[in-house]
Amino acid sequence: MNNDAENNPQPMAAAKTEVQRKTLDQREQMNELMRLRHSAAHMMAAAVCRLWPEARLDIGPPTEEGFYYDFDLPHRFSPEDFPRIEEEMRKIAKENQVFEKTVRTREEARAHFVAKGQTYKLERLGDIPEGEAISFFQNGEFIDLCAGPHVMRTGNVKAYKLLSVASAYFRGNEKNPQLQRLYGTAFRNKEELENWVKMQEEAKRRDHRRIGQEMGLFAFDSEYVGPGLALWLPKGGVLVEELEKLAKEAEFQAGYVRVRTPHLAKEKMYRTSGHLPYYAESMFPPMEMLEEDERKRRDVLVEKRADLIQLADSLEKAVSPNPAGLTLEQVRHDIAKLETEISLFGGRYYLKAMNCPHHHRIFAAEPRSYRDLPLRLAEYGTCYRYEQSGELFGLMRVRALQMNDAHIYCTAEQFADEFRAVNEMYLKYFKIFGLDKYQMRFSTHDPARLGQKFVNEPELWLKTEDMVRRVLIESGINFVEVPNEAAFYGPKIDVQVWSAIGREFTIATNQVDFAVPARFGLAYRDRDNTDKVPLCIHRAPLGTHERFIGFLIEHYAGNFPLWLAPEQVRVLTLGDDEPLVAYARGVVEELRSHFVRAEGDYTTNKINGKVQDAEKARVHTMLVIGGRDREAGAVSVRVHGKGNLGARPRGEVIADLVQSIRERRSH
RNA sequence: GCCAGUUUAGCUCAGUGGUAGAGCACCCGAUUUGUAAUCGGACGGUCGUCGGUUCAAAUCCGACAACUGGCUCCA
Repeated sequence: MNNDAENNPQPMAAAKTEVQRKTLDQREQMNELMRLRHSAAHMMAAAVCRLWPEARLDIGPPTEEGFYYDFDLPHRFSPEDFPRIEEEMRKIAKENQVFEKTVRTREEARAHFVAKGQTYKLERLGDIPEGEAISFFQNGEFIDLCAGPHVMRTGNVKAYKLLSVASAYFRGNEKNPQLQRLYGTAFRNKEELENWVKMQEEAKRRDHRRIGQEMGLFAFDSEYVGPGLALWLPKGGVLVEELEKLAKEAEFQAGYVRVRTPHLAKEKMYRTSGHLPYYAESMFPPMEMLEEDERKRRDVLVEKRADLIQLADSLEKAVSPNPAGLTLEQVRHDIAKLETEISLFGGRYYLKAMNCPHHHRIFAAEPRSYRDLPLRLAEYGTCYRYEQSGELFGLMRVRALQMNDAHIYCTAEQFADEFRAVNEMYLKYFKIFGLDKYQMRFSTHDPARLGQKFVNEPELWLKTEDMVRRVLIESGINFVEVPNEAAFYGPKIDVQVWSAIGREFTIATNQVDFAVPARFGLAYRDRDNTDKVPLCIHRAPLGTHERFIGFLIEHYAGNFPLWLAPEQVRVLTLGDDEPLVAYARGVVEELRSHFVRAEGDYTTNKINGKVQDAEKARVHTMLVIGGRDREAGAVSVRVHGKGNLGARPRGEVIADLVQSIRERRSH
């Protein structure tokens, strides 16, 4: 698994503009709520301009959740400003201003913004293609470049609320200045707004960080272990183990073989794979094993290489005269020679950020025949990625992660079948977890630059993408195609899911790689007695333990199905009479003999209290045992969230529990 | 990494310059109970860390760290 970390701002910027234009087109069909929110954004901007006339404005669109507006001003917004701004908005609503549309010429618009010193607006003006109408909307004294549409009057905006202040780079580019973004939301009426606020609170209760804390699933110890390095507590460890068990069974049945690889590798590994130039920033810094003098000698070579790479760059662009009279080929040759010399030093190890290179070396460890293919190497590999501090987010973005990884080495003929089987595995998992809302993002090459930005195999790109597309359609999979977001070595499929609280996740990735195996010199001997390079499919249907479990926690709100529940059964006695406790212990032991995670609560506490404890701990099944049950050889079943289901024979209940676990039933 | 906010007991939170608090959890004792809180007691904090201002700092100022909301990036 891997990422395309290509550092090329140009196509990115173009892509962004594309997205923004799309939203402009969509404004034509903007529904009532969006119009309302868009108008609320204008009112908020108007309010801000009344309070801070020096504010420079960027844009303020509606969003799924509400709206925002970006400002540049010396005053730093804080939540303490919200009441003042809302008060001003209230006045604007009371004034019941009309939203009035006017069309201006480009020159008029430019003059308007120059006069007002609205530099961001001037840039936005430049985005509007020649020939397209330049429209303004005015309410009261506030006038804004805007395609609309709006509600009729400010008085129509009745229920709104400022939510947060954040920052955002102008045009989303980190090289641009940072603006202050005010987020708010608006609804048709107060009741809908209140409902939304309540739903936000519910979402907070489902947050995996909160439930993880409550249930004792995982912890972070930033002081001693480090930020972004999760500790799995015993109950969270159960989830990890259960997922691995599921993956191992599914992969065994699908013909995978399991391998194990170390957590680090020499620099040469990531130079060869091609990751280092793209990816070094998100890897932990290397461990130096060289002696001082060796290191110095190597650093000299490294410096020389850096100079040569720069020279090659300028030769390529032909921007500077060539002082030494060297050709590009000569320089490249020298770089390659230096690479070899540098790698001979060894002594520099990286924690692995991906498992593929290790698996490639396993492929290379033995001679391979076409009869060995497809070879499916699977491993729950642990990877380390030095994510920027601001990117860390609970279990969803961490620095140490365990991936449901596998690499399938196959021939071009086998590709479609293999790829189809991978998809089937995804669907199988979705069914087990009751995931009906998912979407696959099929990322393909940049149509304008086939074979330039990416690995230069135009025919292979088109052929593979076509195969992938065909299989996706045949399998009836819900997907969208996104050009220009492929990995550098092949097309990729990201699986997106939505948690119950509406948070979107890229939960898994699936990539086709027809480049890296060649870089490692991987080959198999074909029927015709020639060596051929295999294709490689990277796949990780269960993503990483961290993110997948983070998702599952929110998906189930911590109420896991029986097979996953950290504590599956708790036996509660009515009192601590000796014969009663002995019977209850017998039930726990019998359950454990079937590998059911069962605990007993034999204290003298009231049954209400014990039930409450178990419910709060989200124990899946509670078995209440009193004198009546013991005499009848029964247990009273209570299921978390479902209440008391009544007494049933002990053996029957245990058999049902075991069966539900074995089948991984989804409730 | 950038902008802003937050950091007080295991958890949730009060405490705006003058002797650190509550509820829950943990621990101890009593309670012998039929499906979401039985009663009582004890324990627990260098107020994120370091520095500064002050007679006096949880409280004001600064640096750093972590976390949160965003931006950028992403499994």
